[in-house]
Amino acid sequence: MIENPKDVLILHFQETISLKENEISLVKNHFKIKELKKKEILIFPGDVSNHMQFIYKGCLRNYYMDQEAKEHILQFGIENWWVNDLYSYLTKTPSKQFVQAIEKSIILQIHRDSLNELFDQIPAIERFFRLKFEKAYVSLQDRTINTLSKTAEERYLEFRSQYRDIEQRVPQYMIASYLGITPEFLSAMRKKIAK
Amino acid sequence: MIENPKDVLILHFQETISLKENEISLVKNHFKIKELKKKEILIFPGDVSNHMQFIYKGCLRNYYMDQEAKEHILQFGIENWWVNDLYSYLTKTPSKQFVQAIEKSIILQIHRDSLNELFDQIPAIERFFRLKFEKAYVSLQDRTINTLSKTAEERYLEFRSQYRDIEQRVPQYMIASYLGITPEFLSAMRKKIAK
DNA sequence: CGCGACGTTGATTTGCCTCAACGATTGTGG
DNA sequence: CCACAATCGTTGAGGCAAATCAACGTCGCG
Repeated sequence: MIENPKDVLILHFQETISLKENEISLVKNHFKIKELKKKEILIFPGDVSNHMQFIYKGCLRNYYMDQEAKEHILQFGIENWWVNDLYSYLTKTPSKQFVQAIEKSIILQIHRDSLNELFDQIPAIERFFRLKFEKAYVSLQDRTINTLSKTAEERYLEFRSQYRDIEQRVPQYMIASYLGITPEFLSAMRKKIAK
Repeated sequence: MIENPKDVLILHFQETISLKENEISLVKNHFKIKELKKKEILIFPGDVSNHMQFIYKGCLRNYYMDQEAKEHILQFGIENWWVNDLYSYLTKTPSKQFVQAIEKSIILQIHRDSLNELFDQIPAIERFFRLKFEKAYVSLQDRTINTLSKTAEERYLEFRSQYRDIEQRVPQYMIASYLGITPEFLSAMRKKIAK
């Protein structure tokens, strides 16, 4: 039996909430499949994010470019994660960030209007997304605390133990960017850690 | 005419939403006034935050204490701000933070259950808090980006221009804590900036 | 008055950056 | 299928930003 993106999505929902048969087909009908080439950009600064997106296959990143044109990665996403500029999506204001595919990827998208319809029809879906939002908030808060109170080495070791799967598939300089350090320094750190 | 805390709260709501007469008295009835002594702690780590709180008078801080017992201030709050550990409040899980009065303060509190009742009765109130949550999210995101991409001096100057009122009433070492630097370094920076 | 809380100063150390150069892969067009 | 260009990681020298530590001055307050 061939694995279907929308079935994976349903399984993902069902890890948190339960859905009846008719609700499952309702959900499936609201999502559209979209393919992204490697390096393809899904959201540009200035765009308003109007979709929530679930990663079926691939790897994406959300990053911000500062005045000196330096990139700062805010989040990675891989299979079964949601990626977005949540702030732009929630407030319908132009994003200041990029969302880009690091690898060839397949995502499932749902438009805001369509999602709001789903919320009316299936309260559990609303609950699911409320929980996602809360999780996004706390992980952002954890990052802020970590960045303020820990050394780069501590942050790296933590990242590594928490996201080994991500570490293994994205270039090292992107991990450096996520940690807020230079690739050179990350390289030196790794050498030291390896003893 | 003497200024009444609850009238101030109503005016605060009405900067964003509009309320009818009967709604105003409904809102007023749901909030309780609470006084805090200087240095009094409102939320301890381990507590679940069950109230939203509006600052009528005074100044509070929300901080986190790391393994080395160093404090890291996440947010300040003064008149007309809301303070909380939002994550604990939203998820009903134990907080990892402190919320403490820096000065003698007067706050208006509403319990989660009471607020949910209000949401049912007055949709505009729900909208008001949704906007607050979004703003909390984006300001957290801005902080993360700033901490990763700017020097301490840039962050200090930004803080100063954005929150001059706060800078003037909290001890300098707390501003250093907020910025993620030592009091000594902040002192040296200030000397340099003053030329 | 005396003490604790706060800010300042200077010397020293450390964490991390910048820049420049150089392999090692990977990808791509001819 | 090769040749060449990108892309990526590493190394090392030198420099700056910020921490640490210790000492001291000042002020408000019980």
